Amino acid sequence: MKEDSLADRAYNELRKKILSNQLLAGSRLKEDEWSKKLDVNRMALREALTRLQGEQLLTKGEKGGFFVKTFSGEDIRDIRELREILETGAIRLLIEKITGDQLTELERICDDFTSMYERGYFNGACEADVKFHETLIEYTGNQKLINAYFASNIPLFHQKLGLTQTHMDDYELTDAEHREIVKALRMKDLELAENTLTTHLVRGEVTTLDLVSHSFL
Amino acid sequence: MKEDSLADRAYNELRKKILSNQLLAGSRLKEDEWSKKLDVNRMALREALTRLQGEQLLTKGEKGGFFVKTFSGEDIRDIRELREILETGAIRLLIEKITGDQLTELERICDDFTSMYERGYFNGACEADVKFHETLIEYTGNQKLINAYFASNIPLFHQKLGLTQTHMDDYELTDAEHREIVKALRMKDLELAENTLTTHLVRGEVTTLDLVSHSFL
DNA sequence: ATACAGAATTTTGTAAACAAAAATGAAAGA
DNA sequence: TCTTTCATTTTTGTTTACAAAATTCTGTAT
Repeated sequence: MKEDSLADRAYNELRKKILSNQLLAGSRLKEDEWSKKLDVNRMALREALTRLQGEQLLTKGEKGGFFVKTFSGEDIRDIRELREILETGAIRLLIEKITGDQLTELERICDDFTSMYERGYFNGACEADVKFHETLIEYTGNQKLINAYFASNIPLFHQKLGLTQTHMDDYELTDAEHREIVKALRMKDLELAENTLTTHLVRGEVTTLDLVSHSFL
Repeated sequence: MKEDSLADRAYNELRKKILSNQLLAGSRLKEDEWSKKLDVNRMALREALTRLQGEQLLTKGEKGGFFVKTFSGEDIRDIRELREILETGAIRLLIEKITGDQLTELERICDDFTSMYERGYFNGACEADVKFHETLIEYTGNQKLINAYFASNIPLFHQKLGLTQTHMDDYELTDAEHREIVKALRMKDLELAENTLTTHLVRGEVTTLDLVSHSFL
């Protein structure tokens, strides 16, 4: 493992905390307080905060200071729309150039998903779900697209919310849809692949919004 | 005008320099040197560099230090693909919900483009070109999409290269295609709008790659 | 002339200190 | 009791200083 600078350490730890919802949305991150908590000097923390601001995870108050961004229902809709745009875009790129090996690998991820949710490892299944979508993006080989996808925090947002999903039928539908997408890619059926992905994501948004409206608002 | 912090000033100035190609790609940005050039202290500059690294405009060397990222031919192709994905995605969102006022505004931008290139204001026309595409994205109202578009540096990259385009027929084609897209949106003809945009962007990439292969490689 | 060792310099990473702005709270007056 | 004002404390923005790492330079031996 390569050793990071203090600023990198602070960045990674804070990022993890934000995305796993351990920090109250809207709360202020005081430099002195957090530099002590994370055991780095204030300048290193400042660099970390600046980076996180660039990634839209923090905002700067009018009169200075860094604040944790809040996620609204509108954000969830926006993220779903962006996901749909980026992932269907990925599918259009992939439909011609995806290789047999890559299709096999996607199927392997589907199998992982199946076996984990069957054995009750729901967090693991959720990870496999995230991985499926990330892998689609990565197989395009388009680094700018990959950046855009990860910079939008789609994967981690997905994961964060996934932890609260408990319905079995949801998992089974997810599984079936993933496999349908792979099958469509294998048959080079663009329309089927796009449509399946779209309904897959829309369904995800509905259950997510449902959860949000019950727990947060 | 609101006053920025020193770090913000340094960030904006450096960003502008990078995107207008005033900095040699691959060159190292020494903290002391640039803090003096931009007349800010080294810590403020450091924050600026960190932010630019987050935006993928700079990279960190193995043994420390910040370097200007290089743009390869592959990057240009990747950016064009991402543009196509984001902008056709925007059109799919817009086709239903775009308002009459917004369509009129898009036509006004087309008119600006026409009148400027007819009078020989090519930089102005180029700005109008950028604005047309940015406006399409903004009218979706999807803040995440807008972020992704601007974070990918598509607009400025476009502008940077646009300055070298001099062919009259290119401008006329661009103009015609912009107007065709607006017309298709007005008629809610999704397929026509998407296809026109796609050919529009592909044509742009061809001339860009042509320019790059002649001047940079 | 070239390659190498080690010194000298530069450059970055980290820490501490200072100043200015903002938030807090307490005392005085209505 | 409530409000206003002013002093105190906190917090951030900026500057400086120092130490560690990397780079460059130089002199020497082959």
